[in-house]
Amino acid sequence: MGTGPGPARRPTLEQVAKVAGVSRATVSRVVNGVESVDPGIREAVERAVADTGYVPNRAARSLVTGRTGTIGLVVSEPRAEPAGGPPASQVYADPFFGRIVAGVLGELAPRRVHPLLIHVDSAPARDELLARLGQGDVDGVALVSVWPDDPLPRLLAASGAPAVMFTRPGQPAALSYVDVAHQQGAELAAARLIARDCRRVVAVAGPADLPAARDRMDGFRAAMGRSGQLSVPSAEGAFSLAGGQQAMARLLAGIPDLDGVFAASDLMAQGALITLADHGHLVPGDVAVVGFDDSSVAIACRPPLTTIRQPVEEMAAEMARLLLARIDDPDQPPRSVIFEPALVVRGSA
Amino acid sequence: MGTGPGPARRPTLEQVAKVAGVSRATVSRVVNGVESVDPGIREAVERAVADTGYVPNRAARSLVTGRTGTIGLVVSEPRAEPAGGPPASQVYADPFFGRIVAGVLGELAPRRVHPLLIHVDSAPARDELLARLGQGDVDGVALVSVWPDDPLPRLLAASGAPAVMFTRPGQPAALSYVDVAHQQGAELAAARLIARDCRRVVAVAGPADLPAARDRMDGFRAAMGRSGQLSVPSAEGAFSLAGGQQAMARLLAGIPDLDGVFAASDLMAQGALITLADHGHLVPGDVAVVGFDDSSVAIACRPPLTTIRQPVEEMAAEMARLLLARIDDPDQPPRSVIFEPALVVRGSA
DNA sequence: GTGAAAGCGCTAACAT
DNA sequence: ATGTTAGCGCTTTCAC
Repeated sequence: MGTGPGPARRPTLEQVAKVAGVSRATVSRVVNGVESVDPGIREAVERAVADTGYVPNRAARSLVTGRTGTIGLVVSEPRAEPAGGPPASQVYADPFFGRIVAGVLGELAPRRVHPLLIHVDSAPARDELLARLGQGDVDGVALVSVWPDDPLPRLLAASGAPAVMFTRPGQPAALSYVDVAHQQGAELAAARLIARDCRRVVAVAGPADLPAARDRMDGFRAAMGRSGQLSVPSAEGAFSLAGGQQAMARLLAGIPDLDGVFAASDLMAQGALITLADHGHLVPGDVAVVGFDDSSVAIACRPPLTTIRQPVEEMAAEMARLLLARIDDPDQPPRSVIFEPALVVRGSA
Repeated sequence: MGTGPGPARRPTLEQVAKVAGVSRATVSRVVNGVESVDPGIREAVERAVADTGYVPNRAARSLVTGRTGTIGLVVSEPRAEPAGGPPASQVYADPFFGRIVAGVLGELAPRRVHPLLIHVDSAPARDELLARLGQGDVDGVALVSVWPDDPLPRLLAASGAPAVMFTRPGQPAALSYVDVAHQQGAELAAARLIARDCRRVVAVAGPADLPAARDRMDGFRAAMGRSGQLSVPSAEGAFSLAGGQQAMARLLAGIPDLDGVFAASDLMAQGALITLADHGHLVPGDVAVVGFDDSSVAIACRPPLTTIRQPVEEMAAEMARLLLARIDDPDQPPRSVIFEPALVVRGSA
């Protein structure tokens, strides 16, 4: 058939109304599923819609409703290079990001709302986001921040616009968020190491300024303390393979006969595994290793990583639900949902 | 200060005009950077804009301009579970996805256009996308398809709307796309293996229905043939760790003394490495392994993976540029940009 | 160079 | 239950 020649502008409500022999308002009602429409008329309109291939214009609709059916999925991080550089960051390469996207999408897609990907790495970008939000360009914001001192959570809270976070904000802010019980997860890791009779346990810690990293260490230390190992030597590193490698190397230098390792992330655990192997230590024979996350790298490790599972997809889905609820009723108070971690036993401990 | 009490509706052009003592049209001109405005007036308007905190309403603007400043970043894949299930797929977990996002974002952000994430896994979802596109809800589409028989490329091409793809479409379609020279990359891999004096080389192939996988195999076979090894035993698997493991196991069963492996992706190479280690083969001593992609897993492998680098971020950036160009001038003919792969030597070969 | 006025396509009172 | 009407906030001729 084809769309016919020329510019072929899309049919409007007006045209459909003409074809169906009714008013614009009636077509609008049918399209929006308003009940009080005569079945006969409704059918006629539906036919006209089908015949004309009518599709509502979102811009026009949101101009009047003030809703867009779009939320902002915001990734906030401090700008790496002081000079504005084009390629975006490391964050997107982290398997975490994909899992969050998948979880959010799963919840959003059925409701026909789509996330607008927004990268914020500077004050102007922050202002633009706030502007878009204030002006109704997106209905709300789901924030993933990898920056402990990020001012964005508070700014969002202050703006009063619907906003939720993945992970507790670095600085307290009146925002809903989802998170995992980090301490509890760390306790599971400690219990596993203890059950394996490890006596000289160390920790490969994440950046101390990240709440998640701190919580994991606190929980781990507390649990080890309760079991008799009052001091847990630790080395800090970035949440990355290299970070894990280096921290592990430092630990090994000080305590050559260590026999248990808790790493604050799977990526770090993978790095630790590599360093251990390089130094001739057998895992789990000589030393047991427990990670955190249960990310995709866990099964790629040799041996496969025993780790603490974080239900990222479910958490992201819940974050989406919290946001949607907040959009429907903006006066709802902030709410946080904390998920339970679980021990996943594989080969490394 | 605060925004004041109550609903606090955003200021409109009208209000700014009143404050500046000019007409809406003039404010509009200033806001849109039209040259022909008296410097004095312009300054007054700019002050008024700043004072009122005016931000243009996108919906209103795009209602009249027909532009949204938004593109669709579409991930298309066949629905995994026949029954509509909530959580989205595997695709997002692949490091590839994040790299594409980073590349696209890097190009788009400076131009203040943001990608709307759209997941398409069914005919209705496809229809909705086409509808949104036709009606101008997004200015164009960047498509990442992981489905050889995907009808979407052709539908997009037929719709006439601006659309570009990452990777050549599975079935020919009049669409711009970016890709890497798969065959050339495979030749690089072959050359490396040959240079290392491998005599019994095998291939861990990706799904034969994917053009990329096929191209890589074709290129590899051709290059090996030119060097004297006329037949290259191969085993097919999914583009995943498990796929690589299994394919490698099958190969090893048939040819226990193989001494060179070309894997069609880094993830598969990682799997192959695991299987080789399990069978007691030393890499690169007993057998040399070359991967493809240079993804983040390459450096996590033991030994680190020698691989063929695919400049994914740059490719994604170019895809974004192609799309933007096409949006600016819809009559441009489709164009493809093929990137050069490069050999990255690490420990595995 | 600037303003007046006409819509873009839609929804939501209000009237009928 | 349906139609009429008045905008939502903006850009864009068209006069001046």
